[in-house]
Amino acid sequence: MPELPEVEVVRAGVEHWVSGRTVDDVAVLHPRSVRRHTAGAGDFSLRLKERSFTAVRRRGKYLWLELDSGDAMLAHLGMSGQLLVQPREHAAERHQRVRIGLGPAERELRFVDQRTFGHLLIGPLVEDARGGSAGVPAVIGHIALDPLEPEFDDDVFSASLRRRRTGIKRALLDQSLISGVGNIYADEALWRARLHWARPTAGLRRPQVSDLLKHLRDVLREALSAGGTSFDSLYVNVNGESGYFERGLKAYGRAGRPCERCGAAIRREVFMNRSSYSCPGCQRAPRS
DNA sequence: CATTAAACCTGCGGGC
DNA sequence: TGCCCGCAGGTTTAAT
Repeated sequence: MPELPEVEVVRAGVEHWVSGRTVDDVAVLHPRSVRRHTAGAGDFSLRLKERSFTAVRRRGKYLWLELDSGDAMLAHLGMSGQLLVQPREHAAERHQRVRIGLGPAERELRFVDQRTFGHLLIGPLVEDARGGSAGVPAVIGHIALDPLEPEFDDDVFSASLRRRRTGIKRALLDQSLISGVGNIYADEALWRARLHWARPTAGLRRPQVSDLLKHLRDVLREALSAGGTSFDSLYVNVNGESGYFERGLKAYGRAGRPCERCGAAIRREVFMNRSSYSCPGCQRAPRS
């Protein structure tokens, strides 16, 4: 569900509530939510207990809470994950999976996840092989820099992109090439750049890649300013509030409605077992 | 190595 | 009313 803007909204909210707090209670209510913490739920809890949160960082769609132990709690929201900060006495959400008490405040951090594609794990921070100044969780070493990180290098990205023998949307969704982009913002950036999702990456010119990156950064920042995109109650910030960028979408979810640029009806096509929305008038399909 | 399809889950809305 | 189908913001794993 959540892509870079939504995860950044969550990160900022989590940072506000957990910084300087000490964990006084942990409850893992569903083992699947910590399945990637290979040492098990008991070890997960043990590594959090009595530890304090020192910072909250993000790369792409991953966020992590640094601990004073040198470890970090990594979180990925998957398709339906939420991190909520609630008063301890607040009723349990239907799909509550993990609960973390924040001492001495009378609040707790809750991981709620309907589809359980998301996960939490505790692991060590290591030097960032991709050039960032801060440490990153060892298990996300395969995740590329995201386009809003200052170290993201447009030239390196352009060269990597053109070495690929695939289509542009598949490449944008590949988190080892560029991170943070999902189905919504890939379609929105491609609409803005007037590129069809199947356009071969190998044939793109450097200026086209630059233009695409500009539009991608624009749409990500605009969505962030609007609090993210919420189609329903599945994406909310830590206070349970929806974002309102849905009104800013030009292609995603607009099948049959007129393109705001040329008036042609936006089309929906199934690609990679998911929907792709584009304008037949201004995003021409490649030959073959 | 690069690339792509399948699997992992729950819930909702539409058609019959 | 109930059942079946398709669909949903994603990633990992396995197969080609």
